[in-house]
Parts: sequence; C-alpha cells; structure tokens
Amino acid sequence: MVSHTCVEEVGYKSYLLPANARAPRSARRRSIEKTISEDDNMCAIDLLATVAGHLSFESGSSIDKLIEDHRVVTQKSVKEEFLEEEKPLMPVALSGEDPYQGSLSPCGFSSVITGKVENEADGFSYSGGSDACQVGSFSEDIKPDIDGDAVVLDARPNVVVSLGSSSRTEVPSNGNCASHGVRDDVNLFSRDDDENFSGYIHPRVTKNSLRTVPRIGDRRIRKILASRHWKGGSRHADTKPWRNYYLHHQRSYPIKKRKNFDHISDSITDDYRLRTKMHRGSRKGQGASFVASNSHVKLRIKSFRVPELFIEIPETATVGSLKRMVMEAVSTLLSDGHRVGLMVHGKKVRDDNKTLHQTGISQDNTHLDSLDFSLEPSSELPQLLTSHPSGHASGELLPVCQAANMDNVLESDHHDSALFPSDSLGKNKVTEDSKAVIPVALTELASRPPCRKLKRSEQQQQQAAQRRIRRPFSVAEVEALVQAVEKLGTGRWRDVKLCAFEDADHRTYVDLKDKWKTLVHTAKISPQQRRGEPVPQELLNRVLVNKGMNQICSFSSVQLFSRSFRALASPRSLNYPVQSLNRSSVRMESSNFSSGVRTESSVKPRGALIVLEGLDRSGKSTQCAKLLSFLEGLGHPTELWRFPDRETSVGKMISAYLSNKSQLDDHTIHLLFSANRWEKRSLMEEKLKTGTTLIVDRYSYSGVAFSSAKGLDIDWCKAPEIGLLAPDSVLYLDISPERAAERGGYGDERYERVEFQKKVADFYQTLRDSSWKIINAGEAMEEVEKKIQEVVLDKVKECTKGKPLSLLWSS
DNA sequence: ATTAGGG
DNA sequence: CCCTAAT
Repeated sequence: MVSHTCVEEVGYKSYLLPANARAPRSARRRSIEKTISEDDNMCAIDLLATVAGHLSFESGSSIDKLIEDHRVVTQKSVKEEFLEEEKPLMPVALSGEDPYQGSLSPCGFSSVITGKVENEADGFSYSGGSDACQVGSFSEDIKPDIDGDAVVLDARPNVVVSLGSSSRTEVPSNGNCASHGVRDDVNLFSRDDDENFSGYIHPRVTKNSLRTVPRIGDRRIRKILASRHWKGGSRHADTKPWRNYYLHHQRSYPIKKRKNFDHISDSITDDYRLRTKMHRGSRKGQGASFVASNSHVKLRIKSFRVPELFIEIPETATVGSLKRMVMEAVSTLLSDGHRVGLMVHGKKVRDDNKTLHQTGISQDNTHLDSLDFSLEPSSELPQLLTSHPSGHASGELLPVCQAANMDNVLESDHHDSALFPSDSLGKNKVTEDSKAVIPVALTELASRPPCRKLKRSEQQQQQAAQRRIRRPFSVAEVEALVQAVEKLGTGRWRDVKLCAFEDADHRTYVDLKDKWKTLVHTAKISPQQRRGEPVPQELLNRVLVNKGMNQICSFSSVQLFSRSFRALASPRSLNYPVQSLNRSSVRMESSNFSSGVRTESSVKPRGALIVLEGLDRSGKSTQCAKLLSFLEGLGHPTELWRFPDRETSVGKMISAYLSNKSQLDDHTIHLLFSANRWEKRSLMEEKLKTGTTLIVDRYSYSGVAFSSAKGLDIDWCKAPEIGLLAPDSVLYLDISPERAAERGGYGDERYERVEFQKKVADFYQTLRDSSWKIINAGEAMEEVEKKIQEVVLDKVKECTKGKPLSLLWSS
C-alpha cells in the first residue's frame, strides 16, 4: 500500500515485522483456551490488538486484509521512513455515556464501574484535548485529510511520532496540515470512540455487543514523556527483522483504555492475540479498577506507556499504510519480548517474585495512582508464565473469564500490560474501585488461557514460591564460612560451598558470598551498629584478615611459608630471594631477610608493625578492628593480622590442637605458635616494606606469656621468637583478670581461668620494653580507641619517615 | 555455571 | 536475598 523507503538508508534501522506477528483476528470471542496465560505481554498485546483493530478499521480494510497488507509490507521489507505518528487510540465503544455502568452492572461490578466511569470521564476530557487528535486520525473521516497531506514524518532520524497530542508538537516537520487535520478529527473522535470502536473494530461482533453490552474500551494513546530510552530497537534490529519503524528512543505513550465490559473487547483482544500469536500471557483484565476484597487488589488500568516509535514514511504513502505501520510496529514491539514494567510510587519494581503486598500494593493502602505500568523492552521473552505453566486455579479464573466479563479480563490485561499512568497523564489512570471487579485467583492463570491473568496474582504466586525465606546464619555457620574462606580464599564460592556447606541446600554459593560480604561489612562497623545475632569478634577479625583474600594470596602465603620455614630450619637459605608475590606491588627483594631488615628499611616509607596484646577479653580484637577502620579511613594502607594464623600449614595444626583434636606437649605447641609467626615473617616484611601498616592481634609476647604461664621457662619460650620482626609499637590492653572475667567467656572454669590469666599478666609485665604502651582497657571503649589511635598515628608517622625495622629480642 | 557487584 | 552483567 504504501511505498516504503528504506529506513536504513536514512541510517535508521529498519525493522520488519514478523509476518506472523499479526494473526488474523478472526476469533472474536475469547475462548479461554485461546487466552494464553501471559503476563504483561498479553496485556500489552491486547491493547495493541485493540489498537490494531481500530486501525484496520479505519483503513477500512477488513482485518484480514489488513493482515495481508502487513505481510505485504513486511515482505517487501520495506523500509520506509516514516515517522510514526500516531497511534490510534482505540476508541472503545461505549454505549451511552456510561458504558461502564451498563457493562458493569451485568457483571456485578457496578460499583467498580462507577468509579471507573468517573475516571474515564476524565480521560475523555483528555481525549477531547489535543490527545483527541490522534484518535481522530483513526476515524475514517479523517483519513482523507491525512492522505492528502501525506503524512510524512520526516526522514530525519529521531523524529518521533507521538500518538498523543503532544506528539504533534514534537513532530515539527509535519506539523502542518496533517496534524491539524488530525486534531480536528480528534475531537470528534473522542466522542465517538465508543461507537467507533465497537463498530469499526469489530464490525461483525460489534452489532450485538454494542447494543447489548456496552463496553468501554476506548483507549487513547498519549504521548508521555519519554522517560526511557531503550535500545531495544537496535537490539531487536539485529536479531529480528522488523518493520520499518524505528524504535530508537522509545517513549512511552500511555494508552488509555476504557474498560471494556463487553465481550467484544475481549474477543478482540483475544483475536488479536491469536493473530499475533503472541500469547504467553493470559489475558488480563482490562483496565480495571481495583478493589480488593480479601486480599485481592483490584486494579484498573486506564492507559499504559508504550515505547516511543520512530517511523519514516514517504509522503506518498497512504494514511492507511501509515497506520498499518504503526500497528505493526506496536505489535512487533509487544511480540518482541517486551514486558510490562511496573512502578510503584515512582519506584521501579523489578522483582517479579515479590508479592503485591510486599511491593506495597495492597487493597487498603494502595493508591492506584501510584502505580505505573509501562512496556519495556525486554531481551527476554516473557518469562513469567512459563514458570508456572499449569494453572491451578482455574476456579476463579473461569468464573471470571466466563462470566464475566471480558471486561474484567481486559482490565486485568491492561494492568499487566501496562498501564500506566504516565506522569503526565497517567497518574489517575488507575483508580480504586470500591469493589473488586475481578476476583483474581492467585492461582494461576497459567496454563490455560485463563482469560486473564492478573499479573498480580501471578506475582503473588511466584513470589510466594520463589522468594526464599530468610535464614540468618548462625555463629556456627559463620565460623564454618570463615574457616572455608581462610582455606580457599574469596572468589571461589563454589568451592567454599562444597567445602563447608555441602549439606546445606539452602545455602547457595551466592548466599555464602553474600554472607561474606555482609560479614566484612559487619566487621568494619562498630559493635553498636551491628544487628542480629552477634558474631564473635574473633570471627570478625578473621574475616578482616581474610577479606579480599584470593587464591593467589593464599598461594603466596603458602609459598612464603615454605620459604620462611626453610629459612627457619636452615639459616643458610635466608638469602633465598623473596619470590615476587603475585601482586605487582610486591617487588622482588634480592636481599636476604636479615640484611633487608636492617639496612634497606630506612630507604623508603614503610608501614608500621602494630601489635595489640592483652589478656583474653581485654578487647584486643575489637580494638584491632577499630584501628583498622581508623587507618583505612585515613587512606593508609593497612591490614589486620592475627596469630595464630590458622590458614597456614602450621596454623592448621594449631587449630587442631586448640580444638582439642590433638594433644601436644606444651613445648611443642609453643614451637608451633612460634613457627606460625615465622611462616608469616617474610610476608610481613614485604607488607611493611611496601608501605602497608600491619595491625597484629597477638604476637610473640602472647606466645611467651602464655607458655611461660603454663610453666615453661621464659627464656626458652623467647628463643624461637628471636629474629622475628620487632613491633614498632605494642599496645597492651591492661585489664585485671577479674575484670576480664566479668566480661564473660571464661565459662565454668572461671576461677581457673582467672588464676591462669593472672600468671599470664605477670609474664606480660616482664616482657615489657620501650615499644610498649600500656592502655587502660578498663575505660570506655571509645577512650581506649582514642588512645590507641594517638599512639599508632605517631608510630605510623615515624615509620613513614624511615624508622628502621628491628628484630625481636635479637640483641 | 560461576563470579562479582549493585540493589 | 535478589538480580544482572560479565565471564
């Protein structure tokens, strides 16, 4: 019909609509079977269908013919450049002024109807305005005018044709006659919408339906501000042949619909769907008002936004062809995997699994106007329905569908589809009705084609089924997780899962990853800010120690460990070059440990080695975490370490011992603790030399003090520690054993523990040296924190200035 | 299928 | 916990 120019030439992408896109809309009645359970798409489709119907009508060609035409066009592949223009609104035939009422009453939705009516009335008014124009365009009357003018939208790219009134404005190029003509018509149209709708669209059916059932089905398309730009067009273009319309930017146009209460509308939609073959969704009710009784929410969608369409078409093209193009474009859009987007209070709701209630859509407090439906480009096809193919709840559906009301159905569809009150237009589109028009069965609509599905219902189901329940991690789980991460590092969640949570089906590796993420966060914040079951600080510190650890790191550690271990065994190997760590920051150090320590350190700024010591429960771990945050907050490279480091080979032995899985002689375990520090020595030196400050939770002093308290000779205990890096500062958190015991954690052997701790405290005293700073740990946590910060900041500055590293007890 | 991030 | 992009 219309010659099409290639859009491509223009530089746009031309899309051909799939021939199948439009199916003949022969079927008028909506058979349940036909209806496919679909989601949003369906709704949209329905709307489109309606629109299409109108268009075809206007063109005067029979539907079939239209279809044919479309095909032809498609095949020709024509690429025409058109700007699209408008879009038809679908006038929905309304009988009388209050079609709704008429229709409703039969259905029993009178109340609803009423509400709607008003709304619609509003809508009408709109239509009367500029918006109306578009509508008018559809009418045959208008055609002539349009044709004459030749709607040429223009070749320029990005011309947007808006269906709505606004569109006109936007389309400057045309602006002329055509537009004007259109407008005038529009007004007319709006009036006649109902009649036109019924008549035109469904000529056959129309007759009866009109009379008998007043439906409402008008829709207007308005242009809404385009808030979204998709690229969908291009995307689609690549993969699918489309019509010649551009979807560059799409804007959404809200289409207003009226409810169709009569069959006709439904049938139409159904037919359309069939035609288009799009089906996936079941139908949805049409604009609906919602009311909800029970826990059902009823929605009425008056309009929804569709993406913006760009069309290029030669001036010589006929209006009819233009309309067809638009129609096809719309159909294609709908069929091409677009889905309905939902916005609640301006916030986009992406989680299809959420329940309406969770989303804030509830019968009582929902302001329907706060809901916006829109068509969105979706890479994926409709995904929804598929999940629950089998609809269970047929019961409700059937009744609804059948009895009912197409209207209801339609409305539902609309909802799903997208209604959307554009901001400009649309807020009020959705209104609440006092009554529930459609009882939506939660059940699905699914498999069958229940006439309509409510998205909501679907969502609810899905949601219920999919949203997993929250299962807070227990301390034991956290420990297992921490242990696994210490072993495997981060970045291997699959392995972590297999390693520590193989039996916990409800913990996916993603969950573990997420938990780790939250643990790291938790460890960084102050205990006061934490919620939920408190996780032992000890574990959190281990989290901090291991955060960001990856396989590479662990590997390095192992290597370093081996090296240092060898070094320990035979001093000869001390000059073993430090292998470059995986990290680029680490440079190869050719110097051997000892020389490096003594001489090279002064050359460049280095990190400080800060050690926190103290009795159990003195607050070391907590303060370590705070100090870490503090230094990191200053932008100072800092890491938190702790001994024993259970990650190493020796560390595992220590772990086994500590967990009573192995019995070791006190001397043996002491040496293991010492070896554990030695295996980390080289890495420690690397870190310090490369500017990283290390905060170490327990160090040689603890080892010596505890072992000595057990009865070992203190000098013997110190021997293996000789040669380790000496801390730049030792912060001793001083607290009396009794006081520490009051903090809990000593369990039943309180007395024993206290006595032992006293011994430990005594040995600590003998180990004091100039690097020590005694901090009164009995003070408020904040005070302690503050004092520590002062001391550490000082030390860090000294080290930055080149304070040389020294060795422990070497001289 | 996993991972890494953002929500 | 979910969702998604990237791998």
